[in-house]
Amino acid sequence: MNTTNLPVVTRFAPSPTGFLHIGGVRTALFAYLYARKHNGTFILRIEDTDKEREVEGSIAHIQESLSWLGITWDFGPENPGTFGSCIQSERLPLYREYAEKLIKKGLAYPDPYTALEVAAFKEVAALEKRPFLFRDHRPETFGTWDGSTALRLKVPEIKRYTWDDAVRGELSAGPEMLDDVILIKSDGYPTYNFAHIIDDLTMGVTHIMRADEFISSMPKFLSIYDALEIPYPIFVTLPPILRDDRTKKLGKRDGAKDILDYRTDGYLPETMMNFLALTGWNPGTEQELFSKDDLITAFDITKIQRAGAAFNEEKLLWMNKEHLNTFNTEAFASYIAMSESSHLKSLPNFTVEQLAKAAPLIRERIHTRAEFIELAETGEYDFAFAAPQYDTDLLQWKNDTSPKDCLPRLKEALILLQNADFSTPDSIKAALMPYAEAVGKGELLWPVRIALSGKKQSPDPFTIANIIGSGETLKRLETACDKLEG
RNA sequence: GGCCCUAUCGUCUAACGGCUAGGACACUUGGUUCUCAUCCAAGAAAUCGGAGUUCGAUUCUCCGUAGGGUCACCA
Repeated sequence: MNTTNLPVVTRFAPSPTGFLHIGGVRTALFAYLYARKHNGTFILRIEDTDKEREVEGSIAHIQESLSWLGITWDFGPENPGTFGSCIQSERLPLYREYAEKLIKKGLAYPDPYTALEVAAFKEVAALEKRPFLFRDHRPETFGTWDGSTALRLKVPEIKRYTWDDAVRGELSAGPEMLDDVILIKSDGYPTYNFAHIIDDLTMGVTHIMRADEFISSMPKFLSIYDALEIPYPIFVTLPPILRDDRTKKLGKRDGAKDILDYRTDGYLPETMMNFLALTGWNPGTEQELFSKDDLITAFDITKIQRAGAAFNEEKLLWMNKEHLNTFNTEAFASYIAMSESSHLKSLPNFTVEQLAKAAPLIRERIHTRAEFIELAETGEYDFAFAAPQYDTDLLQWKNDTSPKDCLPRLKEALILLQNADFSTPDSIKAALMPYAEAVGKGELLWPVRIALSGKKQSPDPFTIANIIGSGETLKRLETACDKLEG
């Protein structure tokens, strides 16, 4: 049996044990893209069968993360449709129903041992340096299961399993990976091994996307499919995401960040979706910048990579700038305005309007909002909002001149700008350039720029003048003249 | 340790068994520019090692090496 011709159904099935990191989001994204590409269905299912590890508020946090990225689901915790529920803890009778089927077939049995006894078996196995397999201790006759003990699978056939993976091709694993796994725990909750298979079956899931850490568990899963006599879905193994130094798989313990931390740092959801799509997949063309629609169109399972991908933060920065470049001035200004103003000591009372004017000089200098905050705190943008403080020595363009030499230049600039058109940087440039060319560009432009910015290194004077306006520009030039004369 | 997966510039990657191994990030140099940033152009930079199959191997096979994963009443 195969599921190739059925309408595509994919799912993302996180456990609510905390935040979502990039690995989890990437898995969600691939499942989402594939479903959308084929006009299929994408389900968000919560796998909360381990009450010990559950973290309060995780479900809402996960949903917020996906929503931020623009990943939408057709069925989920609050809209389960005909599934009844997309939360596993609310589907317990279903798992029990399938468990009963297996018991009837003689393919499931209650675990007759105490935890202590099993621990002892393991110890002996370790001492004898052989792998522990529960099936070596399988009782000869099965008792009746009253639900107070764990229910185990009786592996239908001990054999080497070979299966097809849409990314990796033919995979196989030996019988040493097969065991009488627990289906239902003694607390009444199913294990992941069992629950996900029942859910995928009853939800009609056609493609299972998951990271390659599950490859070694495949024989266990397949033996359950076989015991239930149900068809396999299509397995799509995603490559691991490695740490920046490539030494280890990226996990929560190794500094993998909450995806929402990237939002705080000023990464755009478009950037994250674009970048995550490219970690472990590429279209085989030279295109690197994608919108969501581009991705849905281009996404293709056969182009998913096999090798692990390191998460390259430098390239992520570059990509964020690229996406930021598609913003118009207003959009960029409100993006910047989302900075917490308490962090911006040097920019008191800035408004979106002011930021919108300053946007041209801000946007070319930053990759993220976090960088804006950093630069703003060091005073990088002060001149855009208030008259600068500076030493008059700074006004001199060359070492062999005196600061006072530039006084006539500033006075002339003052006259030229008196009635100049301040509507664009270019119109201001037009007013100054003929004179600048005549006396030497640096001779005029350097002191004018210093008068406006107070900084050795800054954006050009025309842009600054345009941002601060005619009145403020003339005022700063007068101040510079006063300083030199005084 | 057993089993499994993976291996191309520093990094992310492309290349039905067939051009000079392509692109991007980062880097270096040059250009534009009064300065910085931006922008533009150029440059340097890779097939893990060894066998085999083949007219021909980055690509297929085997061995080795390295990295990763997994061996739960976690998912």
